[in-house]
Amino acid sequence: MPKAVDRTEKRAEFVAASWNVIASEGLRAATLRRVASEAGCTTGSLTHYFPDRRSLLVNSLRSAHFEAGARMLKAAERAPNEFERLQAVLLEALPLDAPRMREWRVWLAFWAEAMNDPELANENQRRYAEWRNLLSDVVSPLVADSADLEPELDHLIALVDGLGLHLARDVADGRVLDARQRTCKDTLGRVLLRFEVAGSPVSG
Amino acid sequence: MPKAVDRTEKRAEFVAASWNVIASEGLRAATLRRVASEAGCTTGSLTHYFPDRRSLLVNSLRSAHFEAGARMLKAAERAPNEFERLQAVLLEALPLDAPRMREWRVWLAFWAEAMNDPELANENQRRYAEWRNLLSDVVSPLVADSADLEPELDHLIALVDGLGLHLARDVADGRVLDARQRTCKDTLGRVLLRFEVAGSPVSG
DNA sequence: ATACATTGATAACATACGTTATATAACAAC
DNA sequence: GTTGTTATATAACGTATGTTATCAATGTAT
Repeated sequence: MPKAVDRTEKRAEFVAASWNVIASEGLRAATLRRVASEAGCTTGSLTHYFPDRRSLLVNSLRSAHFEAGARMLKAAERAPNEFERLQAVLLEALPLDAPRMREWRVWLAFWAEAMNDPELANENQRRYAEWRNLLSDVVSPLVADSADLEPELDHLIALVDGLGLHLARDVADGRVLDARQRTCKDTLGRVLLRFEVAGSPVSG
Repeated sequence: MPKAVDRTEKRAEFVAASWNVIASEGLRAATLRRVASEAGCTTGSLTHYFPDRRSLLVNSLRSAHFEAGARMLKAAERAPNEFERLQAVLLEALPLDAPRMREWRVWLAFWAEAMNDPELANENQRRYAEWRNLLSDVVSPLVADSADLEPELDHLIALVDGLGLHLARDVADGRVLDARQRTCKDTLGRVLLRFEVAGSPVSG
């Protein structure tokens, strides 16, 4: 009897629209009217798929996490050996092209909001745990002393977040600076040197 | 003829009030009415010292930067030798007590906003340059090859930002977890090991 | 003591928001 | 073709915001 519409896909369209708005104009600009207009609809349609604004935004963050997770896994699978796998995963985590930059801008916007929103904070912590687990699997074969694993993870995660933060935050005009990108890769490369000789890692 | 009021101090009071609101409730909660109420006044008074909301917020961010800078300098002066100076400065940069946590929460809120606000982005870049200069002075005596200085700075800055980000973002209830703090210090300590033997630093 | 500029409170204003309600259009089922 | 349910658009409502205007209080300078 009803009109045939794939609700899941329709929701995904609105989520994608909210990404675009958040990444390019910020979270506070992601109003129902603005997101609906970005999706080519009106608020009347949008509110039929999301009960309220919070629901849309939480789904948006979750979806961004899911997309990034899938990318990480793919990057890990492609690598020919353990060291290059670590390198590939960490490089994949950084905002080194437009889609990943968009992701980081969305995350950064949500992190600020999560400081005063337990639901968003929870969503972030879940994603963080998954990311740490994935990284643990990749780093684990490269450290001889298992006692070094957790500290190495803390180090690498903080490093990636710091580097990504700078790349994402310090481009007001939306363009990524090549020099910045190269510096990021170099920094990462220097830290990864101690993993290069697999089986005899140096911790420190 | 007019009433005698120290305009500079009055402005500072409003700025301090805005810190409190931003740190505890977020930037979007920092409305003129809320900030004025936090300062024990009304918007009528507030608007006599700041022409508009933007002006208040930019001053607030700038003031937070200034306060942090002063703290860094003091921490650097206290240290007895070069290695401990680096250690002290980096530790001082992290949100390891309530006042510094408040600063980080304010910064994180502004970073998200700066992505779409050139004026705030500029303010951040200026602060970043100063922070890098200060750190450069502290790290410089500890690296033998001057070619290693800039990469080490990139590494340390990213590390501090990543660690601070986690501490500031992942405390929804406002309390700092001791375990998290210890992990942070440990991570920093491990990285600083290579600077400990001054004069024979290892880069990588 | 009086004048008067500044402080600060109150309130109005236009705007934009999330939300909710209502009306129209579309389309599958019978 | 008629019916009935869903999708979507339009619009109204209440609220909160930044801004601006107005008015009373304050206290120094004359």
